[in-house]
Amino acid sequence: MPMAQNSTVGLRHVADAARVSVTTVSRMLNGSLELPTETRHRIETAIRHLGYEPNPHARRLSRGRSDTIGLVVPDIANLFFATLVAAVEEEADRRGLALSLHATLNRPGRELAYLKALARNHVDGLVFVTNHPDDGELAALINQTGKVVIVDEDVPGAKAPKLFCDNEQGGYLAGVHLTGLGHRRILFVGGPDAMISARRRYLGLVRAVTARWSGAAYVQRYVGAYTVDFGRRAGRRFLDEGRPASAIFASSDEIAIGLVEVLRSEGVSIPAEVSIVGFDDIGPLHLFAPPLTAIRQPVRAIGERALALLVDTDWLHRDTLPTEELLPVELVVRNSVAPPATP
Amino acid sequence: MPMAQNSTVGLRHVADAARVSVTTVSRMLNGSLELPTETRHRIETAIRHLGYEPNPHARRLSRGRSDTIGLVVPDIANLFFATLVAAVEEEADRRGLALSLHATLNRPGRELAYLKALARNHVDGLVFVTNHPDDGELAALINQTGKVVIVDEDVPGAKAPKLFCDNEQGGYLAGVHLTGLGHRRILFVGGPDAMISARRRYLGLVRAVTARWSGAAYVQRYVGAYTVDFGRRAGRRFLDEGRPASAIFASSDEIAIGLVEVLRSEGVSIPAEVSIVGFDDIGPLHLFAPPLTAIRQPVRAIGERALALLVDTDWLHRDTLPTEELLPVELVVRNSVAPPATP
DNA sequence: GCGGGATTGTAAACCGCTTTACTGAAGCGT
DNA sequence: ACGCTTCAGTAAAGCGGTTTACAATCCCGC
Repeated sequence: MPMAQNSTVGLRHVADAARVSVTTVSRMLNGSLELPTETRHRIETAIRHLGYEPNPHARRLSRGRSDTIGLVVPDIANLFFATLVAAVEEEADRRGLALSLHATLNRPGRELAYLKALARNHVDGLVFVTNHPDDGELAALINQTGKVVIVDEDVPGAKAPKLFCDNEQGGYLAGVHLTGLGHRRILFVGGPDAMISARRRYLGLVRAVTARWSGAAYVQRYVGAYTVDFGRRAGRRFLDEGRPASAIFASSDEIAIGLVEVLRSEGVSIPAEVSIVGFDDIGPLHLFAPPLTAIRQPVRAIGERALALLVDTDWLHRDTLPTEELLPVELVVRNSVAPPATP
Repeated sequence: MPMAQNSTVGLRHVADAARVSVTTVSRMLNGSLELPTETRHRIETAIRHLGYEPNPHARRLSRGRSDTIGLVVPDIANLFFATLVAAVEEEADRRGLALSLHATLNRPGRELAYLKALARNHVDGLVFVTNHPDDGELAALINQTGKVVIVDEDVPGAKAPKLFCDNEQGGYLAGVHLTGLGHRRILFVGGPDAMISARRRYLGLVRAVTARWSGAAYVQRYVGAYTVDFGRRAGRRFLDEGRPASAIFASSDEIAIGLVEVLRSEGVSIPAEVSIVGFDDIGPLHLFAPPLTAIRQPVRAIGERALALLVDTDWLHRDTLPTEELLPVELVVRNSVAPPATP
């Protein structure tokens, strides 16, 4: 009767069956003991015979760690974060770690709650992705929590390894591309300065524009969130204000989608009347009308690296923590950018 | 000094500080004891003062459950599954449950491994999503595992609650739409008959076509996987075979994307030369060129319902388990369908 | 002023595994 | 034959809670 009753097949039963002590079995399983072939065989047989599976809860309690890492993201139903989650999960799995997933969905206090609940006890480490400015609470909590890697968006003041894409370079590449084609009036649609991604992308853009036109150009800015909805609002505002630019740099795919949606529905031709560059380049942008030119983030690489950072960092010496790592972006040229109608 | 040293603030310390026994604190926390205001206040103060957080591992071991549910999906970096994950996570969070996430990525044996490892001990239940036919192993394992809800794609023979969208109705709606516009030669691009989604969608399509044209019509079928790549291959085959249909029913967004990609790049006009209906309708299909008509799956509803099933099912009476539940689909009309050029 | 039911609280077993400290016995050199 | 080092294996103390089975106290009515 090789089938174990689901209820309780403990180390105990195995030990009895193999006529050794619990300790012996445990140590054999954990590699800290070499048994003579005969004994080990007896134990192995017993295990197979009883269908023994160690109880992870007991093991975790005993070992004081969970072989589980936590992942906090703003929203899973968003291809950018989903891809990030996928990459982290894969890498975690590769290392035999489980993944506890949590979405904050912009519910205020949620991030704090997860940090408290998770970080204190429950998981061996945390990959933390936020998407809005912090008033300092997050940073404080992270600092006294330990084993947190901050990804994609900064939490200023947090003393932890940080991993971003090269936002400034992304802005710069977009700027070079646009100005190279003759654009001088460019609209940046993105997040507020308090967010590192927004600030740096904008700075990169401005650097490129200034380098090309030194002063004789004009970069405007609509500040909001990385959402389709903000993209739509920006699109309408752009139209309402009489199209103050010949090109738009949308700081996320979402924004670009909203923007395109409105512009198309108002009959504005892209790129003939206005050029658009997106950021992220995760979805099937190449099938859009028109296919969207965008800065591509190395999302999978970010996810993988995040886990590596979490696992490989030497957390004992908090002072020597690596602070910030940037992963390269690239410009993917499609058909949403053309020279301006009136240069 | 209200800050607890990260190491060990146990129930013990709280009890000592409040000058009661460990039991009392525990019972108060778990609601099974009404304390006089004075005592309770003392305890609460101690907890706050020490910054006590219960150790989840100990609690889980003690209670014999984890307040965690497992979710196994084929691939997280896919908007369909990502949305499903998001919905499940949200619903789990709402009920105070954590989520342990695992992707199989078509690695064979992975599903089995997760079922074994997770289901036996580690989580309180499992939401299981597969995307390929089963040879019977999965079903067997699920049957002796308990507390598994099967979602989106069937595992034939598994005795568990099952939750799908109304695939047959989806095929039917697509068929009605297409035939209503005059199409008689229709190509179905989807999965093999062994998969319930493919079989039922195809059946629904055929039902609609037969009802309309009774015999004087022609439904062909390309069988493959739900991937962009298969969509591309199907597109090329369609062209190679001299366009054997005036309309294509693509059984997933992915397939539709691959299809559109190839057709567009070969200069085939959609919908003038060939009409396309997709399935799932998760991504920004409305921005495609042309905006894609598709059958929409209620993905979020599926995710939420899956968790509800898992939690609310009475698992003690395995015999009376609900077997199959269907959630309604709807047709979203955009611009990828037109009457055939040569009816 | 006493039996008896609440009310408040406690001691101790237990959850299942890990790990430290220790023992009995065998192997070995001399 | 003796001391010394492995080798093979064990008992028992945690890990940090939950929970059962009791005990002490108090408030009653009679």
